[in-house]
Amino acid sequence: MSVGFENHDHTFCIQDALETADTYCSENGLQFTKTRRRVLEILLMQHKALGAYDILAHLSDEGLGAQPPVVYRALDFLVTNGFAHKIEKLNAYSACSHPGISHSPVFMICRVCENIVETKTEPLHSFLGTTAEAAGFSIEDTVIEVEGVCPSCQKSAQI
Amino acid sequence: MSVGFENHDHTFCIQDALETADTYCSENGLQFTKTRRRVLEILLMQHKALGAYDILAHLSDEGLGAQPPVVYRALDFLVTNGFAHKIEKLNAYSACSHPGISHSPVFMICRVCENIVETKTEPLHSFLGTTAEAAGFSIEDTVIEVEGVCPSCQKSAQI
DNA sequence: CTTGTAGTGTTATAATATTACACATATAGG
DNA sequence: CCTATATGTGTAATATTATAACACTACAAG
Ligand SMILES: [Zn+2]
Ligand SMILES: [Zn+2]
Ligand SMILES: [Zn+2]
Ligand SMILES: [Zn+2]
Repeated sequence: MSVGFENHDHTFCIQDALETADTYCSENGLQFTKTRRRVLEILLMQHKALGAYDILAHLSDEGLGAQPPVVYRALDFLVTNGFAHKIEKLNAYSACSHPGISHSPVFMICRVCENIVETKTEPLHSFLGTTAEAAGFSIEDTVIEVEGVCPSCQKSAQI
Repeated sequence: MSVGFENHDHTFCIQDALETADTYCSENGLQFTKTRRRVLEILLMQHKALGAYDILAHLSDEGLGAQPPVVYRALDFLVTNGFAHKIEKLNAYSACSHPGISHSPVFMICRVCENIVETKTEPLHSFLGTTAEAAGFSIEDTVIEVEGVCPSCQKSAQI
């Protein structure tokens, strides 16, 4: 499980995520169709966010559909079932790094290399929970995204 | 200073924000032009977020311009100078509740009445700071938005 | 088989945002 | 005051992101 920007064997990320999705779908009677799986694979290729139309370009190259609804439907499935997230700040989509675990994601987005690290929080147990409780507000969904510069890019900049 | 969804004399919010903007602009050699001021006034009318094209409709009615760049330029000015924020989750814009104070906003968005409460945090002193420090990530900008149901709408739902 | 549910293909369109360029206005220095 | 420069405006065109609508297909339950 990745907790930061350090290097890692990314093939594990991909394998884990696909297996988790396979298992989850078969256990819950969900159809993990060709297009849905392929979109997840495309997102899993790197820890970056991809725009819907970038993904669509891949699909189109592969003969899996060329119209926006194709990709938006697949993304909707993946996001709804927790296999991917929308990065609101970028209007882009990223594979989930903790699939199968109910969580509120926190994203650190490097504006230089565009890599994204997803960590997680329990909003109710953080300052958000305290603030919301004080205001009598019931939390249903959270968007927590931090933009900045990752360690590697900070080092590169010092040269 | 509003800290929650309770009722308040909203004319103070408007007056304060406009005065703060006036002062800040004259002190910093910024031109608080007619359109910029009017866009801020429109945003200040309620504690909700407005889409750029909703604002543009107001401006257009008032003869202040009918093309998208008119409103996007004004919004860019207001956001850059801290008088308004973009709500990423909604692709919409909201007047700042703490103008003149450097801060990282936290938004609570009621999905029923669409009211928004802006509170603030010091990201470096919260769990975000801890997480980022652990990852060696330097924070430049934060997006923290919480969607849910505000106290009034929770009460209404119980009837 | 029939019927309902979920998924797909396709066209069109909506909603959000930016580029580019000509023109106008403000401000600062001489 | 006059001019140079920076800043702001008007407008047309276009880019980017996302959804609506509807006909069709696949599949499973009864
Ligand atoms: Zn990885
Ligand atoms: Zn996740
Ligand atoms: Zn108010
Ligand atoms: Zn603010």
